[in-house]
Amino acid sequence: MRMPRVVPRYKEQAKTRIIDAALRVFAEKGYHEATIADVAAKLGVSEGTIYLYFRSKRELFKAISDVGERDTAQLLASAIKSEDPVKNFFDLSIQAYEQYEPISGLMMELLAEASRDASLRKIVRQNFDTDHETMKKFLLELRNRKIGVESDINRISMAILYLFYGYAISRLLGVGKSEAKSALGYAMRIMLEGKPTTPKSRT
Amino acid sequence: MRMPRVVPRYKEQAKTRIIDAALRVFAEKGYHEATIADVAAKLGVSEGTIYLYFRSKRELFKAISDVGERDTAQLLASAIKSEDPVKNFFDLSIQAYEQYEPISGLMMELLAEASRDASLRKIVRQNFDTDHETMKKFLLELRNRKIGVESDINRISMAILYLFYGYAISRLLGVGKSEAKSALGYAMRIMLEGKPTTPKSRT
Amino acid sequence: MRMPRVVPRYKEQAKTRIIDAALRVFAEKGYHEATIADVAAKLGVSEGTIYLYFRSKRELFKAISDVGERDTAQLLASAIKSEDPVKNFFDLSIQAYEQYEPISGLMMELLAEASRDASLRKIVRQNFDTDHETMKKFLLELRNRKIGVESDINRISMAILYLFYGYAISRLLGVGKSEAKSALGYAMRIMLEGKPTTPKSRT
Amino acid sequence: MRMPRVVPRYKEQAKTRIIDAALRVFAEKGYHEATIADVAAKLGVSEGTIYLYFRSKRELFKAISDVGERDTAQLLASAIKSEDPVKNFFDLSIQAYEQYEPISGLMMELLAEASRDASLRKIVRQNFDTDHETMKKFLLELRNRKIGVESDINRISMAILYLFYGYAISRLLGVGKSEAKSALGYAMRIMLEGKPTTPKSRT
DNA sequence: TATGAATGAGGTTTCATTCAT
DNA sequence: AATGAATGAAACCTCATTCAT
Repeated sequence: MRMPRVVPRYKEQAKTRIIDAALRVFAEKGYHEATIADVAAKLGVSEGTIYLYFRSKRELFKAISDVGERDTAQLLASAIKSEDPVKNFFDLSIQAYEQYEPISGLMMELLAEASRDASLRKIVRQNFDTDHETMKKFLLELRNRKIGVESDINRISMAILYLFYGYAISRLLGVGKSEAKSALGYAMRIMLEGKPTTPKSRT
Repeated sequence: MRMPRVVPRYKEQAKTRIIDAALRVFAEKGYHEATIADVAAKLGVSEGTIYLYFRSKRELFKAISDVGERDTAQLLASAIKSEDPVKNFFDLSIQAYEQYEPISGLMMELLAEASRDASLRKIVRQNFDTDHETMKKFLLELRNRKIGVESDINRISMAILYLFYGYAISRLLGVGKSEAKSALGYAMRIMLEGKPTTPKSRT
Repeated sequence: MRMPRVVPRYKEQAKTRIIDAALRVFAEKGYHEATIADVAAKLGVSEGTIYLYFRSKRELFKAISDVGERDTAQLLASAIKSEDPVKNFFDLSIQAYEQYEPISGLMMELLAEASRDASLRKIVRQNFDTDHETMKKFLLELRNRKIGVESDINRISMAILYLFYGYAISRLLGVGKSEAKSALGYAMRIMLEGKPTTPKSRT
Repeated sequence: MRMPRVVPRYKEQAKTRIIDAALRVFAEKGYHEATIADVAAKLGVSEGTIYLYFRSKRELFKAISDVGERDTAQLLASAIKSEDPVKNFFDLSIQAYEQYEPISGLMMELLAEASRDASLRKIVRQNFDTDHETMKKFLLELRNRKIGVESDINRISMAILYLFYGYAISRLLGVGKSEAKSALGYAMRIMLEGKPTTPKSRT
């Protein structure tokens, strides 16, 4: 009962497909709860096949971490390239993060593992740094266009990343999307343009 | 090699001690990597004993989550109670979070689990909400003292929580404490006092 | 469906029983072919139980090696203690080795593993050395009683051990017991008493 | 990365090459530890290719056993053909066995398997018998030349084989080559020439 | 209440073998 | 004839949980 070849031609394609399936399975069940059998089943492939491409479950996890996050950077970058930066930045960022919402649990798991596994931490940190760099470039561009951000770009950049992490967590905890988005947008505007001129509401 | 009874009299005391030990073990090894035997060993108690007080490993995990976070709220509250709020707020907050740094990995694990387990999510969410409330009260007090925060307290409060989560994550990823603290403090000042009057540095 | 305790009282007893069962199973199926499940089944115990007493299958193998061989030395020693040494030596030695005949295959496996695993080699070597020492003591006693062995005790001792190994191998290969015994006895007599006075047969 | 075809023309050649590679791999890693992939890699051939020439890993093992040992007999025979038999016998024998030292572990594995597998046992036994015959012929020749060996050729022959096996085992266990050789040579001289006239040393 | 030996389900991983290309 | 991706059966091992003492 042979299954269709996982790799029609390129080993890389096979890896990509496995990573893709694993991402879904891990996101759904959690890395620890999910089994290699789950991943294999999702792909319609035998368990042994996974091991043709990844040395271990953990290695697969790392591969996911790498690819998954790299995507983030790309999306962020593309968001920034938009014509009207200030206006688009928030929407596009939110949009970008939106697709990671289903895997936010997995991201937390990744961070948890990263806190104890140096090699994993290195991967995640690199993605963090890349995001940071991307963000800084964007802020620099904003400043060049005299749109704002007179202040410390390095710190503002990192703080915005912080906000995104916090946003993701609040969403994961069930905070309503509009409430979370509102807080995120509000804070980001302050970060970029200075203190708000007109407070929207008072609690 | 008899160890002293875990609970001489009060079941609650026993539970507390187990939770305490479990917190340490889980923080060190991670929830999934740590075993009940590890917890029992840390406490100098047999494995069976754990099950006298907690139905399952997961139940113990939930108990930790609850207690652990409640603590956070208390610390945040006490920080806020300090005399000179604005000045002390940041330092005290940092200080408060400092003690959670060793368990930041566990916190991520908790969030990961919370994303898939409604009952756990409820617990964590409650702590989040508590923190949020505490923060809002503090901001309100600030406003009453005319110290700033003219703006939307609800959103500012949540955004500050976001910043803390981001800060914890960046720290977990190995970002230097001074750099992370600097970004956090900078952003918080902006959030509380509006746009910075004098940018410290420009990148 | 609890099984009767493997360890009535002493952990050492449990280990001994497991080793005993493992010895039989390994001897019958071979170390590599035998499974932990086999050993557990032979003992009427669950697989997990084995791991309460031995870290791994290999560790169990080592334990067997140790105990198994130590026995050999004891038997050899007791054989030597007999009143009429020369007469009894051969018979007792054969007798001693007889009980190892069912596990001679396992002994070969042990030697095979020892050739590649230093820690195992150390164990087996120690047993070899012990046998060697025992043999030398015996030869020395013989000399003291003027029974023979004028010659180099060290080398004779080792050579006799060689003969035993060869004997075991020939038996394992299906050489008839009488033929093998005859060759062994004949050679031993020569080693101990010098060249034979009357050749038994000529081929 | 095409490798040259294993068998340009003669299936036997291909088999021989595979056997040769397998011998090396099995000797290095052990039969059970070595994988078919290892053998294929050593040969620069795909795994499937092995199965074109051997039905199974075990079949390959048997083939090795056969060839490997046949070699031994040849070497022994050639050693015996030398001009000055007595003098050269020992040296040549040692020399012959020397090349098997790297595979002595494998030989033990072979014996272990032979003890449980009749078909394998038959092969190894045949080699044993062949060696035995060769040895007897040599002894007979010695007697014809009045060089010694008045005694029972059959038993002496087998005993000498025993000694070699024991020698191989002692070497495998790490006994020094000079010590082992000394014991072997000493014993062989006794076997061939009767009791030693002048003991070298006394322990 | 406490113990800890025992369980046994289940997961990861390996690898001999097959077969479509 | 050769390939090597895929298979899938096993095996080792772990550990949460139970329960007789």
